[in-house]
Amino acid sequence: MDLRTVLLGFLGRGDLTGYEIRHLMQRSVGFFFGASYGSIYPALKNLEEAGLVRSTLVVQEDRPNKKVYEITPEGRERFRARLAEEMPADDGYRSELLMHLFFGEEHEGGRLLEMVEAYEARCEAKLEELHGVEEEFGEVMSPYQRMCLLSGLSHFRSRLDWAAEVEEQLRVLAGEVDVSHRSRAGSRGGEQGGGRREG
Amino acid sequence: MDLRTVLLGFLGRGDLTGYEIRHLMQRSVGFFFGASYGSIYPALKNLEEAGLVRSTLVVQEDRPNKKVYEITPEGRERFRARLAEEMPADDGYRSELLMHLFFGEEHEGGRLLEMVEAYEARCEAKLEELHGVEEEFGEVMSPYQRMCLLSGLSHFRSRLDWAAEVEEQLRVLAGEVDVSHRSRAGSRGGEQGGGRREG
DNA sequence: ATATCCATGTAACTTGTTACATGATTTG
DNA sequence: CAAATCATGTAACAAGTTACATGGATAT
Repeated sequence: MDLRTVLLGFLGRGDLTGYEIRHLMQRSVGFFFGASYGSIYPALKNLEEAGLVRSTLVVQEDRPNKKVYEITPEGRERFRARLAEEMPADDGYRSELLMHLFFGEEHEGGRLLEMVEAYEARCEAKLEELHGVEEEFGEVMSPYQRMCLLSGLSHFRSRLDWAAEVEEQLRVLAGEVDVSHRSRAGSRGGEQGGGRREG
Repeated sequence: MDLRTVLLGFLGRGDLTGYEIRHLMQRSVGFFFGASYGSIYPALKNLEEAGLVRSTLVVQEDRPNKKVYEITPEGRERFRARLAEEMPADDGYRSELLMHLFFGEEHEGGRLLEMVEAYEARCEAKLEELHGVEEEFGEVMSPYQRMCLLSGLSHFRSRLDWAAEVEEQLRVLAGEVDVSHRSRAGSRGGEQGGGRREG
């Protein structure tokens, strides 16, 4: 689904300025659909040229003037048509952390651990953000919106679980840890274990 | 991490052609880092111009000639330097299914359900693919690669769980289901319930 | 004083995908 | 006989980000 369709969707629920749309989107769909001003403003312009939305300039005195956008009947129709004809593309997922992890051996010292810890912190922040949204809007959200929120919550919880597991494994690999309950062993990989070696 | 760095990483583990790289990537890191020929070939060219890789043309008779790429010492150094200086960007996630779900009310009939079912099928396919990788390469994978694989497995399992929950909720919303064990009630929202209401 | 909020918009740039061009060989 | 595998490469196109330009009002 392209941005223009999304904008029609939002305007279908109320008149908004580009500025407001961006904030709304950030809070509501931000974790699975990003959009910057640099894409929103041109998209609105394009929609207006196509007659799918209309704008009204609202002059303000103590702050910049704004353009309030409103969907037209043709816009509504187009939105519904798009929803009906389109099948959603596969989710896109991209992770640089995983790429780093994949090349784990090439990293020095505690670098990976550092990355994973930062990752966990960010996941936690996202989770809190979503909980904030839940508290603030939970009552007025549609069941569909609640399902979306649930998706975010479950996604980040799952990421967090995975990261915790990875963190532990990394510590073990680094030899920082007494695995279960045996006394602390030497950290270097191969040959700790008695003295005698073959050859 | 940009594609050129990734290519250096792969070539750091063995000589490969562009064609082979693409397949390798698809199977190993494909679910979190995609790359098409249209990006791989130019990137390799670019790396060669920068002296970070070298290529040898291998003439073949029954199939097209190929260019085998090899990393140079400068390439290795650059790769390590990049790993050391770079912090991984936030994961990127984008979902059109969620966008459709967000606008749930605007959809007709069983459309959403259809989408969610297709989604589940794709998640299952991905899971099987990853299990296939596990079986085929599990023994020879590094612990780091195993952590990546674990990420994919846990991710798609989590998506699948969520989708199952959503599917159920959609059925309830559509009034298809007797919630728990009360007799089938009217599907329209507000007022079914016995008679007496508070006020 | 400094930063953030409000508010719109453009231009340069990055990054990638898709489709095309080519073509023998093998597999179904 | 059709399709996939092997193999490289380019060009057109799509889509978006970042940074810049502008500038008063309010909050710290």
